[in-house]
Amino acid sequence: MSPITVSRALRKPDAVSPELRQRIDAAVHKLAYVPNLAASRLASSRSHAVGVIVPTLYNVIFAEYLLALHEVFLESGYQVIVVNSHYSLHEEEKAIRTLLGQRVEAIIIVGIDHTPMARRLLQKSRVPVIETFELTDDPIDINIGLSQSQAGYDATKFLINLGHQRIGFVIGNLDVRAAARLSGYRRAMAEAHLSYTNLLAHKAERSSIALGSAIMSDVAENGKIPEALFCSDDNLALGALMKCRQLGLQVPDDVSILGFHDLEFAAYSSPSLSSVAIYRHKIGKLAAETAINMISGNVPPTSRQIDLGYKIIARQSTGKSKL
Amino acid sequence: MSPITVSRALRKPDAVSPELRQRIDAAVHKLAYVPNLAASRLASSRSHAVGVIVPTLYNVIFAEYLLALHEVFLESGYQVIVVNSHYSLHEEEKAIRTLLGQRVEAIIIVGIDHTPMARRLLQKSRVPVIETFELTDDPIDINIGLSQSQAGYDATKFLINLGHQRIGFVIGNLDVRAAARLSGYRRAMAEAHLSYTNLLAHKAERSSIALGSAIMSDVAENGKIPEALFCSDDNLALGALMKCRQLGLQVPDDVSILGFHDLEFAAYSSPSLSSVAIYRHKIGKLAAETAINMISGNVPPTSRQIDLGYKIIARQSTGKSKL
DNA sequence: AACACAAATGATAGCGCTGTCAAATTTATT
DNA sequence: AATAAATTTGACAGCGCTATCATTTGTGTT
Repeated sequence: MSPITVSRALRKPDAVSPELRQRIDAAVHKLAYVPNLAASRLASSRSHAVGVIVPTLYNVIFAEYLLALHEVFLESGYQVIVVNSHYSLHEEEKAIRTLLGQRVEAIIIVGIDHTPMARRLLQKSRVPVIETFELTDDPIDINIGLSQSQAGYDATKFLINLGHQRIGFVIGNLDVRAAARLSGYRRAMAEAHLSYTNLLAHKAERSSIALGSAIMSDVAENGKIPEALFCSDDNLALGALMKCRQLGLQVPDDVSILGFHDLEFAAYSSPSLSSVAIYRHKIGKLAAETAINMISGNVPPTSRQIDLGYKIIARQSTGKSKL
Repeated sequence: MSPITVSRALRKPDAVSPELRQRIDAAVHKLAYVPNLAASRLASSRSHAVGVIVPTLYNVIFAEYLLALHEVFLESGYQVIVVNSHYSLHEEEKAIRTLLGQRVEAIIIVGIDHTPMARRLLQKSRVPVIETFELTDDPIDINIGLSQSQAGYDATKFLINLGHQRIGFVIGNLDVRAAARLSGYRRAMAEAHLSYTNLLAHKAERSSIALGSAIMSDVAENGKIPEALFCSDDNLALGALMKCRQLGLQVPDDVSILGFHDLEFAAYSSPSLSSVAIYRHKIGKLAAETAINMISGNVPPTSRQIDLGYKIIARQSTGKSKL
């Protein structure tokens, strides 16, 4: 039989007679033959692949986001190529080149900040681009996320409304989204005429439970403990929580602790951790669905910006001010 | 100028005169040109890519392992394609097909269990295969890891040597490596003539801090609390630890808790968590280096099996039996 | 000035598939 | 049985690069 028939049998088995298909399957199995995807992609000018850029694989929120993306894309027959930018715009640009080089059919990217060249590459490439986890008024194509700054603002207001005045902010390495939450915190504090000088606890390392614990140590050493701590994510919050116990500080009586992201363990920690839930699974799902729609040439969503919001979840680690 | 000169300028800039190179760079920049990798791979029959298969992206140990792999491979100019098998041998086989289809130049895979077809595909493909995180006497090519069963055995002996007799084992979903640790636990208990019936606390869900907490709840409800708990990983251990506090149980006085993997937070939890360290970064680094060596056609390592061992780290969460 | 030699550039063919359309075969219709 | 229609198979060209080898240009030597 001819090579083209084999090609057909492998791609659309229905178009080939059962007898031939069987013989081909047997041969493929016997030879452990695996088609060369590069040739297929070149000939068909379809990669059946999409690219996803995340800043890190350490953070569970991106693991859950990736899971949602995988679910939708694999279902529709796309391969998902994940590239890690290590929170660096320069690496992100490299990742974009790699993905475009593979002629991915869509790019899903965390964040809205890119190098000017990265933006140009994406725009010139004509592949659908979905920017996620933040909001921007000037998306490349489509933007699905939430206002990190507004979330930071509302979370801080939540603590202020509990009667707290000395509210600290705990933050690890320079993540733009955490920085946006910090700016929301500053805005809320300023509006309430509360000072936040000397209330920023910062250590430029990758955020983790261990780092939260270490930062809490510093906070305790450096004098008066704030009444409340807004941690830029749940790992820091849990670390701080555990260090508090170790230091003999009661949560929330001595200090209220608020996290961010509402990771799975927040509800199960002791005391349970108040946090801000974001809809990372929904972001991933919607991003993938939107991308597939755009690849298929359907009209893009009516709005180029989709705000999925967030929700403050009050649990045991935050309480009314005792002052 | 001719296309071939452009191709050369992009691949080996030194072989082209500075003047031409500059003109080419300018044009590439202006057009936002990105070479088609599929064509390049097809023509050169080199993919400059390696494939990595991990069972999950949720677990930090694989994040750290991936980091090590990336460090070495990117340094040497390889693209790393990561595929997630979701702890399923069937998905692993699919992942192998995908990677071989891309003509990756090496495959690094977590685990030693594969479907018969997966094994055949790997063997027939002639690409170097590194199986990691476990030990086997019959590797496909090279095997770099540790004996999970022996680690489980030694960890259990460690608890026995502290004087404990009722030692429970906490385990989440069916991960073959956790199961191997369980078998080591069983062997150690049997050897010490200790019964372990009703001492297995199991819940078939993805291991997490939340799950550890939930399992500890069950343990507490179901009657007598064991003197010691060997948790099949640190997330379960931390969850159990937090639940103990919530239940008013003192660690380690009322119950000793031992984790596995020595995640970053183990040293910082309160009380700090005893655990078994494994050298995941080293495994990744060595796997990548070995793969690069084999791609280059150098002789493979003298031994096909490399045992990197493990180390029991005693911290505050385990103590001598009070009985 | 003639030559050898090195460095820079170009022409050609082909990597392994698939899109397109044509040919052969089977099935249905009169 | 003859024709039309549907189904199945095949021939051909080309996707966008690069390996190989040939050619041109530049440099140094006698």
